[in-house]
Amino acid sequence: MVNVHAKISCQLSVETIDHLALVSACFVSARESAQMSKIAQQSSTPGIRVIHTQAHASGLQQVPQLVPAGPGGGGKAVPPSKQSKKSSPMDRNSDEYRQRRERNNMAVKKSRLKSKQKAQDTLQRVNQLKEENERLEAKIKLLTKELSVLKDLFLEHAHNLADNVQPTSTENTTATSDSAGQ
Amino acid sequence: MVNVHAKISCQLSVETIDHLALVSACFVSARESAQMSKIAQQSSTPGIRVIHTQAHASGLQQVPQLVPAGPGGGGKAVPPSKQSKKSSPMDRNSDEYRQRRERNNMAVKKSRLKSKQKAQDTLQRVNQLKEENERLEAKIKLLTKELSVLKDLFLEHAHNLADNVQPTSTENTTATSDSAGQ
DNA sequence: CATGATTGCGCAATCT
DNA sequence: GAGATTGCGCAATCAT
Repeated sequence: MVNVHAKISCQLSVETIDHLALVSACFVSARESAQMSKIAQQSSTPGIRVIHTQAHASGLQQVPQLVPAGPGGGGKAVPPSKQSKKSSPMDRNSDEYRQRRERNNMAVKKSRLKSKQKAQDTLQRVNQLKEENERLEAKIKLLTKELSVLKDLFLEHAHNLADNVQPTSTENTTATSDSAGQ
Repeated sequence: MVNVHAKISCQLSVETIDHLALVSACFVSARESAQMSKIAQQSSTPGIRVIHTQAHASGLQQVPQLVPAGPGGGGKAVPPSKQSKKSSPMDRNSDEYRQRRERNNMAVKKSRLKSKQKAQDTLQRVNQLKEENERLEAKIKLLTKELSVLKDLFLEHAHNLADNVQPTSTENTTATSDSAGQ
C-alpha cells in the first residue's frame, strides 16, 4: 500500500494534493491531536493550514511527507516493504532534527550558490570562446588572403618563367605588389 | 473517519504515516482551533523566519503565518506582518488560493524546466564553440603550413630566377635571405 | 551508520 | 492581474 501512496504522490498533479491534504488531516487528528501545537492562522482567515516554524521550545511543527518517487522518472517501484526505515520518526521538534535541517539548509544554499557560479562561468566561457573564435576566424581570413596573394605571385612567376625564359625586366614589377591588402 | 484512519495507517508504512500525521496535524489544528505556537527562532537570525513548509510530493503543506491575530498577542517582531495587505488574507483553504498556488506551481515548474534547458543549451554551445575552435585552429595550422611552403617555393624560384638571369653571383647571395619563417 | 552535496518540489514575494 | 522568476526551506537521495 505504501506503494500506492508513493505512486500517487509522484503523479501528483495538482488536484491530488488537495485531496491528500484533507485525508491526512483526518488522520492526524485522529492520531494525536493532542500533541501539536499549532499555529493559528490569521485572525480573519478561516484558514486551515498551518505552519510550522520551528521551534524547539514550544511547538511542534509538522511537516508532510509523502514519499516521492525518484526524480528522473523512474520511479521506484516501491520498495518491497521497507517501512522500517527508521523506527524513530524524528520529531521535528527535536534539536537533533532542527540541527540537521539547518545544516542541510546551509548545504543547500552553498550548493545552489556553487551551481549558480558554475552557470555563470559557463556563460563566460561561451563569450570567451566566441571571442577566440572571432580571432581565429580573422586570422584565417588573413592567412587566406596572404596565401592567395602568394599563389598569384607564384603563378605569375611561373608564367613568366615559362613564357620567357629570359625576362629582361618585366617581372620585377609584379614582385612589388604583395602583402598589402587589408 | 476514524475507521478509515486506522485502516489506512495499518497499511501504510510507518514513516509515511508519520508524515501524514504531521501534515495533517497541521491542517487539523488549523482547522479546528488552532493555536499556535511559536516562533522561536534561533539565535543568530533574528529574522523570524517563518517558514512554510510544504508538503512534498503530495502537496500539502502548511504554511506559516504569523499573524498577530490576536488581540493581545501579538507583538512579535515579525516583519512587517501586514495582514492588511489585502483585505482578504487569502485563506489557504479557499479555492481561489489553491487554484493560484497550483497555477504558480506549474509556472515554477515550467520556469525551472526552461532554466535547466537553457543551461544545458549553454553547455552545448560551449562544446560547439570548442569544436569550432579546434576546427579553426586546424585550419590555421594548415594555412600556415601551406603558406610557408608556398613562400619557400617562391623564394626558391626567385632564387633560380635571380641565378639564371644573372649568373654573375656576387650580388645574388644577399637577396635570398629574407622572409621565410613565419 | 552519519554527513555533506544534490535535486525536485511547494510556498511566497517580486518582477514583468 | 496573470504568468515568470527567484530565494528559501523541506525531504529524498546520492556520494563519501
